[in-house]
Parts: sequence; structure tokens; C-alpha cells
Amino acid sequence: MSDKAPLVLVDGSSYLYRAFYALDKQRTVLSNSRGEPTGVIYVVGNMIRKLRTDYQPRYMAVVFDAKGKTFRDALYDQYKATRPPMPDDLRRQIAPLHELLAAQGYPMPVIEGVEADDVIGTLAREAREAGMQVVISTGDKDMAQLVGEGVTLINTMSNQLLDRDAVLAKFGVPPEQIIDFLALVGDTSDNIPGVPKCGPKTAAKWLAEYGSLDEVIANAGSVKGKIGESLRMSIEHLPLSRQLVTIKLDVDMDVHPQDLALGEPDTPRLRELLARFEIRSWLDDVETLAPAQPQPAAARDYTTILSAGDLEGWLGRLRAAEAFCIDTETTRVQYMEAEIVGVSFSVQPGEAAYVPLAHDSSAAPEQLARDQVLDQLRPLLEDPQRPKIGQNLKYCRNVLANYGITLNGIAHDTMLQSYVLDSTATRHDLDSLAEKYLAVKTVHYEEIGGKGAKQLSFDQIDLAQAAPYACQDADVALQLHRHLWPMLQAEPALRRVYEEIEMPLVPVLSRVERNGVALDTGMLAKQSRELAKKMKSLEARAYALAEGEFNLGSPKQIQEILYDRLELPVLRKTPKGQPSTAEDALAELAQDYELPRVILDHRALNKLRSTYTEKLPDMISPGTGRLHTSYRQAIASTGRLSSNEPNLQNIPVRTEEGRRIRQAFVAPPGCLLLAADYSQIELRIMAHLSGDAGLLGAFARGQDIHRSTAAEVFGVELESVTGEQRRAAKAINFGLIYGMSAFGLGRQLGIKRGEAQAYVDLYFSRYPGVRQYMDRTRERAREDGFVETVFGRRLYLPTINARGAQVRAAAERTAINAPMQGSAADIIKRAMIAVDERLRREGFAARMIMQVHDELVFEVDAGHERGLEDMVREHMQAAAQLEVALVVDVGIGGNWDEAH
DNA sequence: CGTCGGTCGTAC
DNA sequence: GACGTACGACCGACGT
Repeated sequence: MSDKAPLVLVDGSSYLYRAFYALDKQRTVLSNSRGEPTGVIYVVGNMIRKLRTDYQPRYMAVVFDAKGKTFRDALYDQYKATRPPMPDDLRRQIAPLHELLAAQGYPMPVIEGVEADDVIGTLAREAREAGMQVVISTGDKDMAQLVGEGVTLINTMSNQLLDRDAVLAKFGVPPEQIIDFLALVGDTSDNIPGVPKCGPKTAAKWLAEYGSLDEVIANAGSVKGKIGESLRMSIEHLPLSRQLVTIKLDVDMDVHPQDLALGEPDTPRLRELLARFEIRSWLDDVETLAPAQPQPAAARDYTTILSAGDLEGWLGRLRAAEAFCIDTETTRVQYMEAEIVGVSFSVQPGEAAYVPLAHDSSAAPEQLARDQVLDQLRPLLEDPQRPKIGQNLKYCRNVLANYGITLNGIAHDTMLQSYVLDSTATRHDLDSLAEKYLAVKTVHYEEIGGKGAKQLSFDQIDLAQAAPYACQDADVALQLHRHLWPMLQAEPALRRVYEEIEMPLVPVLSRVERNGVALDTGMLAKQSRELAKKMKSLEARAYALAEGEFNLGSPKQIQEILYDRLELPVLRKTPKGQPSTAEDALAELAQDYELPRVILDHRALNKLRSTYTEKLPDMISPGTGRLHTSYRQAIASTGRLSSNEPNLQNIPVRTEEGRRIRQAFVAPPGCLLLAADYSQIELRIMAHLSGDAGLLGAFARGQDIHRSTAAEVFGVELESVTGEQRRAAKAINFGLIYGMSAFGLGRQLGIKRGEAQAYVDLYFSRYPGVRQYMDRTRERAREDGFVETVFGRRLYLPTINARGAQVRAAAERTAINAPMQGSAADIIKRAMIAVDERLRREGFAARMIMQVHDELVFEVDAGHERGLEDMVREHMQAAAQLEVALVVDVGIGGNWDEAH
């Protein structure tokens, strides 16, 4: 395999039109502030930029049609005769685009009287003869005739790669028959006549049957039906059509591939042009737009394994290694549906191997058989004594499990190393870590696979790009491990969080995810219909009240209706100063007006329907018929897990209608659901951390903590606490956990700030330990720049000493909250590890299926629930030794709602 | 069209 | 402005 940088030839003319009409169709008019159109410049420029990053070519050319008549016009006076004149808005962008490309240093050969196709055809032929690889970037299907050994097409707008196999798949004929094919089909845009009624299918059929256009013509007599007649009528002009669609490979010109080295950018000119077009986003890479740098191939040794012998060699290296780094490439992110496309390994920084297993045949040569290779790898992968290193090994474990392989010996995960070292880093993905810790700019997936709707799955990526990418992943992960692991070892507390909590949790979460949860889709469908009906009637009522239709889902339109048209009083504003249409504002208005109430009701129902009843059934995995969430272990700065696709940690519970959704989370026949949740875990942690005697005492006596708080704050007996008092105390307790101010508490309770402040003062006088703890925590945070959990997990607070009072106050609130939220997270993670261990070791007829911050949910075979309950409670309570006991409430039922 | 910020609402 | 941590739907502005 040659990874030499190719010659990239860009069919500029075809992109001009395509870009213009794509934008036009979307009615998108991009222009600068002077009203000069810039859309085509932007789009075409972007495509060329992308090509340059993708292929890193040393030689490249952007080719445009030259002015004036060509040989085709001489052959056929109707050539391109039906083409409408070039739209003015397009014409005005051509010269500026040329200037821009020239300033960027792109060679732009223009040959008088020769179309871009023919220039490209000739350059491609010459380059091939000189042994260069050629990539032609075009949106024009005619160019498919140029495809062959060493020549591929890429449509940069659709990200479609056309090699020989792809041409065959797309047109039904191989590249060498494309000319005949085009002659038969004709081309309306160039006004080239073909055979009327003959489309691509017929043309391909005839060519398959007769072999060539000449043979088709020779056998025209034997083609039956109307289409045969049509063919016979066309015979006369077909040779001309063929001539017209044939791209010339022998144009006489004095530009040759060797002349197409990318030039130096004219930086001042480039700045000027970009400023004129107002394309600010490209200004950044003006500096970096040097001609293709020689590969920073800093002694990288990446190999692609295509033979049994090579595989055997690498298996030997893996067996001999103390530990190895592994990465899997797959067809998709959803682990239950993902298929393995290839596996990469590294045992030594700078060295890696990729074993392609299931790339499209058009993207790779003969590959080793997936099942056979996986079977050869199995003993290594399943051996717990062989340590594995990787980035996000939970995913790796999940996809290997799809092939019946259990990844054991999960020793180090660089994502989790990064997370434990600094949970506040915004990203813990491999690319970000490489840049941050190794100062290495990796190739990002988007660069080889594209992005958005037209992103390619890994199996569609050409091996020439896929293999180095996959090798890089394994190599960089190993390098990161060598960098981050010593950093962790230097911090014993963090090392323990990593070794005793995060790493052991990986296989546990993998099992929870793969277990999944059963859903009663019939129930959800019924609820969905009922919700739709209710929403319909609320909608009608809203239109009547507003005296006109509007979008009930648009805060902006609601704002206009309520505050502009109906002139209701503005009670609250959004952070951006707009009158708020949020829940609490509308709820207040709803006391005096009907419309806000209707909007609120509609919104509540719409939320349930659009987020839950309509979406959850679609996310069921076809393989298992169950719902499989994905837990993210390196997202929440406090140490919590998060859940997505779908998020099972925000399933409604507060309202009756919401609880119906929980009822659809069911135990399959013969099973029950068991839900175990920590009672008031964060307040217990606060009691522990603060050591406040009053709080500890209340917990020790097993009192209802909100009631007991109310009794203290309002100075009444426990028995005589009113509902209102308890509600206020509960708000205070939550407020404490969140670092709430008197203002916030007042708003929460609907009382004045002064009154709320009085409650807070009273609270702190009754629980002086809590106040001391809060003060101490803020102080520690200011001194250390971080706070920590009971188990030593750290959360950095870079803004704790910020000048801005608001920024600082926010950091202080986080400082207060994080030790409580984070310790709770540590505790339940420890419980999960312990419970999972027991489940597996003792063969409980039960599976852990969900975690919701302070709650674990299990599916258990009916009859085994009592044993499970005892075991789960035991380990959840024993997960931490605090000054207060941990209390676990357990519920059992046929569905999640019942289990509460 | 695709992306992304703003707003809203669900959970703990 | 004022309550911490998340995920995600929807809208609408804008061209990463």
C-alpha cells in the first residue's frame, strides 16, 4: 500500500454550479455587508480546504473552464446550447474566487479553448505515467470514465468516493464503459443527445449484453419494442455523442503534473480578500496555510495486517507484552448495534498495527476473516491476567461482547485517567487529550469520515486512510497512558479513586448497559395517543384565547402573544432580558389569566409526548427488544454518571401523568423489578462532613429530616410541624446542598428575601456545625483551588478567586455542592461494584439494569427478590463508613413505578 | 440545508 | 443575577 500523497485535481467549474444551485435551492443568500454575493466563494473554498487537509497533497490544481469555443463546439453547434446563461450572482463570484485561490497558492492551469474536464483528463494520464496517485474531485459523473488503477474520484459535496467498484455499483458499468454509457444516455445539461427513452438501466443492460457501443449499434436490429425503434433512430448521431462525452487525455499544453506544487500563500493578500468577503472563520488558518508540511512522521511505524502470517507475528508481540493497548473500529456508536470493522493494537509508543476485518470491498483489498481473527484474539482478550489499556474500554468491551467475547483484564483507561485527574476538563476524548498532554494533533474522525448527515461509517472509509487512523488511536492511547498514569501515581488519593472506583466500575457499567430494560410499548403508544388528543383540545383553546393561531412550542411567539398582544404584566425575565415564558412566570400569570394556564398544560403534555412516549419505543434495540442506555463515566464534574441515548435518569416521577411513563418500564414475565435508593444521602453526607451534632442526632434517631429541621427552625415540637413548615424546611435543606442564597430560597418558597434570610439565619443558629462547614469549605477551596469528596475525588474551581463577584459566587456554590454530590456518586459507584461482584460470584437470578444517581434498579426472577434485597441493602449501606448510617429504601413491583 | 445557541423542562 | 449536576426537545438565527 502506498501512502504517498496524491496529486489532487479539482474540477472547479463543476463545483461552481453545484454550489450555486445548492444554495439557491435552499434560498440561502450568503453575502457580505456590502451585499456582494459570497456563498459560492465560501462553499467552494471550504471544499478545497477540506481536500487539502484530507489528502495533504504536495501537488494540487484547481481547474476551471477556459473562455472561448472548444473543439466540442466545433463538432456540434448545439453543444451546451440549452444551457441558460450564467446567473449574475454566480458570475460576480468567479473572479474573486480565482483571486482567493491564487492567494492561497493553488495552481490554477487555464488552457485557452479547453474545458476543465480535458485538462484534468490529460493531467491525470500524465501523472499516472509518472507513477503518481491521482484524486480527482468533481461533482460531474462524466469523469467516472477516468477512474482506474491509481485514479479515484471524490465528490467533495456529497463525500462520495468513486473507485472502480463504486463506479460499477453506481452506474452498472465499469469505468471503461462509461463513455459508451454516457453516449447512450445522453446529457440534457450539455445538450448531448442519447437514445431517447434510454436511461442508465437500459444503457447498462445493453452494454452488459453487447460489450460496447459499436456492438450495440451493430445489433440494433435485434432490440425489440419501442426502445429498439428509438435506438435505431439514434444510430446516426451516436458516434458524435460518443465523441462529445469523451474526455481528452492528450491535450497539448505546457502545464504538467510536476508544475502543480502548492505555492506559498500570499498572506497579506489573503487577509485582505477574507476581510473583503467577511469570511472570518478562515482567518485563523491563514498562518497555518503553509504548503503541505512533510508528514510529522516522527518515527511512526504503523502497519496494516492483511495476511495470516502478519497476524501471527503481531499475536506473538501481544503475548510477549506486559500489557497492550487496544482499540476497536466499528460501524456505529450505538454499542448494541455496532459491528466490528477492525481492531488496532499497540505495545510500544510510535508503533501500532491495524487489522481490517470488515471494510467495504471497495474500501479495502482482501481482508482477514473477522470471525476467525476474533477467535484467534479471544484467548488474549478474555485472559484477565493480560492487562489491557485503552481509551473508553467500556465501548470496546460492549462491542466485543456482540461477538461473544468478554474483554477481561481492563487495566487502564485513558479517558478515566484524564477524568480523575481533572473532572472539570470539558473533554476527555482522545483527540483533546493528545493535544493537551502530548501536544500532538491527531487526525480527527471528521477529517476522514466527514460529518453531519453524510458522515461515512468506518467500514466505508478507504483503508489508506482508515488504517493510519486506527493505528494512531491505539498508539496515542498508549502514549497517553504512559503520560497520565505517572501523574495519577503521584497523587495517592486520586490514584485510589481511579483504581478502586472508576476502573472496576467499567465492566459493571458495561454489563448494566447490555442488560437493558424491558419496555411496554403498547402502554406508551396508548398514552401517546391520549396525550395527542388532549394537546389538540388545549391548542384549540389557546388559539381562541389568543384570537389567532401561533406555535405553542415557540417561546418567542408565546412571548409576543402574551406580552405584546395581550399586554400581560412582565413578572420575570430571561437571562438575556426578554420577558420570560418559563414555568414559574406563566404559573403566576395563570392565577389571573387563562391562556398562560393553557400554555403550561400544553407544554407539560408535549414534553411527555415528545421526549418520552414518542421517543423511547424508537430506541429499543432490535437485537434484544430492550432499551439500552449508555452511561457516560467522564462527563459530570462531580463524579456522577450521566445517561444518554436514551437518558434514563430523567424519567418523570413527580406527576401522575409522568408516572405512567415509569409504569411502562416493566419486568418481563416471571420477573420483578427491585429498586433500591439511598434515603437523603446528600444530607447525610452533609451531616458527616460538617459533624454538626444536631443533624447527626436527627439522623441517628431516624427522624424525618425535613420535619426535624422544621421543628428546629420554627421552634416547635416534631409532632406539631405543619405541612407548610415541613415544605419550607425541605426547601432550606435542598438549598443548602445547592449553595442557595436567601434570594433563591425566597423565590422558591414565594416569600420575601428578608423572610427567607430569617429562616436561613435561624437554621444556622440551630445547626452551627453546618455553617462552619460551609465557611471552611469555601476557605479550603480558595486556598487549594479544589474541593474533594469523602473518597478523595477532586473538583477544581479555577474561578473561586475570580474578580467578578458573580463568577466567584457560582464557584462557591459549586464548592459547597460538589463534595456532597460527589461523595454520593462515589458511594453508589462503590456499591455497584460490590453488588455486581456478589451477583456474579453467587449466581443470583438477578441483573442490575439501571442507576439513577441514588438509586439502583434490578430485574430479578420472581421468588428471588428477598435474597436480592438483603444483599443489595447490605452492600449499599456498607459502601461508606460515615458518622451517620446510610439508609436504603427498597421497593419491588411489576414495573418501575410500583417498585417505588 | 446543517449547526448551534437560547429556552424550556425532566431527573436527582 | 440570585440553586448544584446532567440530557434533550424545539425553535430560530446564521454560515464554525
